[in-house]
Amino acid sequence: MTVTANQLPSGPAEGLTISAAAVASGLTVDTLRYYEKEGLTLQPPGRSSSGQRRYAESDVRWLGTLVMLRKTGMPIRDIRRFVDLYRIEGSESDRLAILETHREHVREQLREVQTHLEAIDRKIDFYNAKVMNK
Amino acid sequence: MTVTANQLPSGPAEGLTISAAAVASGLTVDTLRYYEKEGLTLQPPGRSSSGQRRYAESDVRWLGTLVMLRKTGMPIRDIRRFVDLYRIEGSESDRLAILETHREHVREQLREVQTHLEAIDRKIDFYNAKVMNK
DNA sequence: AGTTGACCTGGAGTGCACTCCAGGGTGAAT
DNA sequence: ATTCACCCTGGAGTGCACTCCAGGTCAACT
Repeated sequence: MTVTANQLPSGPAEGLTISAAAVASGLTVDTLRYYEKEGLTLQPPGRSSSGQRRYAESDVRWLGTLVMLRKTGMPIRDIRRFVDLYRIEGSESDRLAILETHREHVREQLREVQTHLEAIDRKIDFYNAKVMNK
Repeated sequence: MTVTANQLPSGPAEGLTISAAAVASGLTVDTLRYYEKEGLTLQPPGRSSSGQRRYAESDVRWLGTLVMLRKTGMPIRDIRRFVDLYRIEGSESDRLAILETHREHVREQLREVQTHLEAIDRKIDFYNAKVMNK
């Protein structure tokens, strides 16, 4: 998998190819196209003169945010709603509200996983004791 | 949804009905039956004289463990493997190994979510600043 | 001129974890 | 005797998030 820089003469067609963007974001090319289809891009990436996607730095940064939101369990549907707000002037406080709600979910999630982790620890201790006096 | 105690005369048919077990575990009756079908029970719950499931205290305790494993992201397939080991004499160290591997996954997950949470905090700060000087 | 490799599209397929449904049984209450 | 709430089974259906595929374009290399 060779990731060579795009060096077409076309001016506005700079940026990473889809496969390079995939490597940069930790997603697959299929997922990248899927997210775009689903409207999760702030704006679709530019295209080279031959119609290939070219990801600008800002696109890649947004992909990072996307990955972060997904990994913390935000459904695609909700991300789309968030993205849609970007197209609305003065929607900052709405976006803020979505983020704050999500933050609460993540915090709750964190607390729960911490509790579960302790339960796992206890179970492991139990097995350690059991295995030891064999 | 009335949850009345079972008072059939049959001796070994004590325990919670499936709906009571659902309430106790936080799962649905469908999920309870599904888990049983999938072989996630240490042993299937007893049955009343008319063939209805009766969950003993130990069954309900195991359901708690099941919920904990699922909520920390252990796939059903892996839980089944773990449960299968319960039927094998002297498999304690194998079960221990599975739990320790899972614990590492959960810890990793926790670290990642903590990192993401900080990213969310930063984004929120950014919006707060933006919304404030409007 | 032909081959190669990366890219394109629309749409079908997959895996997972449930969730729902039809058709039927049982025991208590009216 | 019928109504009701709850239970049963096997199997179909759902929602989500990808993932894969066929058939095609394009630019670069041999």
